[in-house]
This record gives sequence, C-alpha cells and structure tokens, in this order.
Amino acid sequence: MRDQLREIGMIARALDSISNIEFKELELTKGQYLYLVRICEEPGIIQEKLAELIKVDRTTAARAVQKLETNGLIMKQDDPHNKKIKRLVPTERGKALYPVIIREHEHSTDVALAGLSDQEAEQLLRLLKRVRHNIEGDWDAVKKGKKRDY
Amino acid sequence: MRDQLREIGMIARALDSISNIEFKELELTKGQYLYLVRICEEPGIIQEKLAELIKVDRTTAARAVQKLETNGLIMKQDDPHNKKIKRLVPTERGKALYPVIIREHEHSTDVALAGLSDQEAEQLLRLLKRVRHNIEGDWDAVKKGKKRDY
DNA sequence: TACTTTTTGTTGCAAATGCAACTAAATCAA
DNA sequence: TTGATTTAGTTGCATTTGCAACAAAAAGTA
Repeated sequence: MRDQLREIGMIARALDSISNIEFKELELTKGQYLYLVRICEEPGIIQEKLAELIKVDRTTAARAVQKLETNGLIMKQDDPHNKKIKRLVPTERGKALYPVIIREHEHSTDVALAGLSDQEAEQLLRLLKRVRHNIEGDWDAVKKGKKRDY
Repeated sequence: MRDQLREIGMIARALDSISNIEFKELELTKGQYLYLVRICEEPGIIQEKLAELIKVDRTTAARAVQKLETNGLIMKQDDPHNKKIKRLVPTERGKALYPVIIREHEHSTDVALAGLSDQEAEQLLRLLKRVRHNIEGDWDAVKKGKKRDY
C-alpha cells in the first residue's frame, strides 16, 4: 500500500497536538510555537514568507503573528526601503522561549526516531525533503486557484 | 540537522490544504474527507476509534461525524449488544464519494513520490510506520493528561 | 512616463478545533 | 451484587483557521 501520506498526516497531527498541549504552560496558544521558532531562526522574515515556510494560509499567519505581537513575543519593524513590508523580529521574551520550544522538539524527535539507526534517520530526512519539494509546487498552485487534473 | 518532524509538518499541512480546497466542490468541508474515507474502509467503526486512528481530539471527531450524518454521507447505527456505542457506516451517497477521494489521494501520492524509486518509496513507508508507532504512545498519554519529562 | 500586474497586508465572516465539564453505559474489583 | 473506574458520547465556550474581498505599495511593461 502507498500509505506514506496517511502516515505523515497521522504523525503530524499527533505531534502538533502534543506540542500544543505542552506549550500551553508557556502561554502559547494553538500553533503559535510554529511561528515563533521560525521568526527566532530567521529574524527579519516577513509574514508572507513565513506562511510559505510553514505551509499555512496567509491570513492565518497574519493573525498568529498579530497575536504574538500583542503578547509581546515579537515585534513588527518597518523596513527602511520598503513601506509595504513588516519585518518580524523576536523580543527578549520571545527569544527566551526559543530554547524551551527547541528542547521539546528535540525530545519529540528522540521519541519519533527511537530505534532508527543514524543511517535510517538520515535516509528518512533525505526522502522527506524530496517529498516536500515535490509537493510545494502543487500547494502553491492550488492555493492560487489552479486546478489539478487527475 | 534532525529536521524530520518539521518536514513532516510542512508536508502534512500542504497536502491537507490542497485536499480541502479540492474537495470543496464535493461539498465536503474542511477535514471531512479524512473521516469519510476511514468509515468507508472500516464500516462499523465507532467515533472513539476513528479519532484515535486519525489522531484528532474526540470532540472534533464527534462534530465531524455529526456533520457527515447531517449531510447524509454516513449513518449512526445502534449496536444490538451495546447500548452505548454507535457504529458508523457510509450511506450510498457517502460510498459514492469514496473513489473520488481516493483518486485525489492517489494523485497526491504520485506527485509526492515523484522521482523516488520503488525501493525508496517502500523504505519511506517502513520508516514512517515506525515513527508513527513510536509517537502513538506519547500522543495517547499526553492527551490523557500525562506530563512528559524532558 | 503611465498602465497593469504582482506582492504584501488587512478585515469580515463562517466554520472547524479542542479543552472542560458533563452524562450514562460498560467493565472491573471486592 | 455493589461500588469504583473506564469507555463512549455530548454540549458550551473560546479560539484558530481560512476563503472572500479589499487596499495600497512595489515591480513589471509599454
């Protein structure tokens, strides 16, 4: 059976569910950790790119970012050369959460990869990157209204 | 980098997003396809198991199932030996959608696995199954209120 | 230059999602 | 058999999610 995508869906939902529950005690509501880590890792990133990176709707990202700002975890900075874009950077409080999120993520990775050899884990990563690359085009196209034929 | 889980998250969100958009013309709202396929494949399954299978909150599954019933795609049948459970079965209209959903899913799988050899696709599936198995316990435990130490 | 298109961002809905808290049947334990 | 625990299902409420539809700056075109 070609059940790869189903397995991916199950794993993703399970892990997201776990993270959301665990980060509640950091006062991070559903999904927020996703955006915060990326902003910490790529300070200055703009909303549009963030949505693309995470694979989420632009308006969803907009509201998550808005909330992170309201809660004092990130700031929206004006760009000196471009009046339209807003560069996202973590505040000190936001930066402080980063290692906590990463620790949780590392733990989940330990659990997820348990029993896999280093070679297997690396092979899995390589294959997943190829799969992700394969579907990125379709995601973009369908999001923009293109119809896929099948 | 041990980015396996991030890749999985990105792939899952992208594919779910695509499916939700594509199934809108079948009058299936967000997520419904997930439940309907499983009920078609395992007629008589109960809500609780369905939620576990899909890795989604029990109450979310309850409402998705409720909506599928309201829309005439599934039925809730009483069990002759157990007054508490309700067995879920697809209606004719629900069954009719199954092959359409599968066709879309097969197409996405084609796109996702493009360029992978049969051996690579199989290896990916094997590894994903192990990962899924690895995290299932944690999902269950955390859902039930258990704290993970890390 | 003037125009068209694309990019980036926002708000208004409507819907899904999930935690709490609750019922009631089924199962377990004594 | 009685009582406690687990299983299965539901509803209330707050929140996230995402499609439409819009605005305005930027980039592309002629």
